[in-house]
Amino acid sequence: MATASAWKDDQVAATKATRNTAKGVHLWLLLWKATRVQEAHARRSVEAMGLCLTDFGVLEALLHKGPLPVNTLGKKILISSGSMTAAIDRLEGQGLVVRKDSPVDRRARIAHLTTKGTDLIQRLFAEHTRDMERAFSCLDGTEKEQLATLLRKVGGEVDGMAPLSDRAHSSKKRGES
Amino acid sequence: MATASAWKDDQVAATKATRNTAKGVHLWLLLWKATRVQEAHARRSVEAMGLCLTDFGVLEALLHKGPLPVNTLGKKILISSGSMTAAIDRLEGQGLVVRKDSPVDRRARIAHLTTKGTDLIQRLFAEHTRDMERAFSCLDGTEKEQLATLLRKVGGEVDGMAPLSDRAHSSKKRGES
DNA sequence: GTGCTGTATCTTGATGTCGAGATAAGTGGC
DNA sequence: GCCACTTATCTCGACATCAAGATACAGCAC
Repeated sequence: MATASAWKDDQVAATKATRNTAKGVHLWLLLWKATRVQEAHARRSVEAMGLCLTDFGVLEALLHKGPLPVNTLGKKILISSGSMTAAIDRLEGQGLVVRKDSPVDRRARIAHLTTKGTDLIQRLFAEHTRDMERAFSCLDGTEKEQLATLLRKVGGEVDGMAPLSDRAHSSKKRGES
Repeated sequence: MATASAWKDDQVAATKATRNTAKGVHLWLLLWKATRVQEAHARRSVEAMGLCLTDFGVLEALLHKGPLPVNTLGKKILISSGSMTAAIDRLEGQGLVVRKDSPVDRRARIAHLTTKGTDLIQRLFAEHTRDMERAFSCLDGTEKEQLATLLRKVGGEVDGMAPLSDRAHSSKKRGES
């Protein structure tokens, strides 16, 4: 069956009672599993080049947005500052990025793609694009559109979101919830 | 501005050209970020009880499906056998589950919830249900339905899927119970 | 029974991430 | 200039995951 079996019983129960109590968790489960499945895919192609998924995310962000401070990068791909340092260390060690001092903020280090890094991520990204195209080929155009819209809602204001940690003093100021 | 900014340029380009080349990667990014956001939520409530997300998954599966062999459990929640051993070790150490020998297969160890474990997961699950309900409250009933359907497609035959590793010799042969 | 192949679990080593704390530098008030 | 507060990055310890190999048992053929 196509259903996530862990929930079969609940699903049946929910259907019968037309309750939506279990809907949220159910969606979460589906979201998680779908991601795991695709993640395994993505990881395979990326690890063959000696990168992890995070590294790929970093390179990709640099490719499409240009040089960025380490911290900004971390917020984009939703990982903590500690992990960012490690990630940039890895990439710098492989000669794919370099850290340069910011001209306007002496605390900040700006990550730049090297030529080698640009080459790699461009190839990898093209390949990844094809892979993902295949991965989502089970959906037609309309469905993809729908899914994108729904995920955007669920993901919330992703772009402005703080990473997993370092959110103790998120600039929420005061007016919230 | 709700868009995942890393892709803004591609998105614009894709819209203009009505190409679907970038659609797949875009969806993958959205999927990943939405999951990360929700995962951070889920993790918080679970870690407060001294569990990680995997442990929660194990307990939940046991709660809703009854005692299961370690291996079966691993396939349900999509983690490797090595991680499963570690997970069960953790849970057993906390007195939440116990391993018992299988009456039909002397290789297998069956994980059972203890009373303490049952109590904990029931409370935790109820709480988690509420959290997830809130997390997905931005969607109405129809949208949830749509999302569930789409995710099921993307996740593929999740239920029958092998975990990330240990997939080298998946016995696809023929006789699948 | 013997041998062969596949399965279930555990062991070990490498790696990536988080979280908290440390250091350095920007910001604004006095 | 001096002060407190915030921000950017890094350091370090704890921990979860994976991958590959080891061990024990199952199931079948001969």
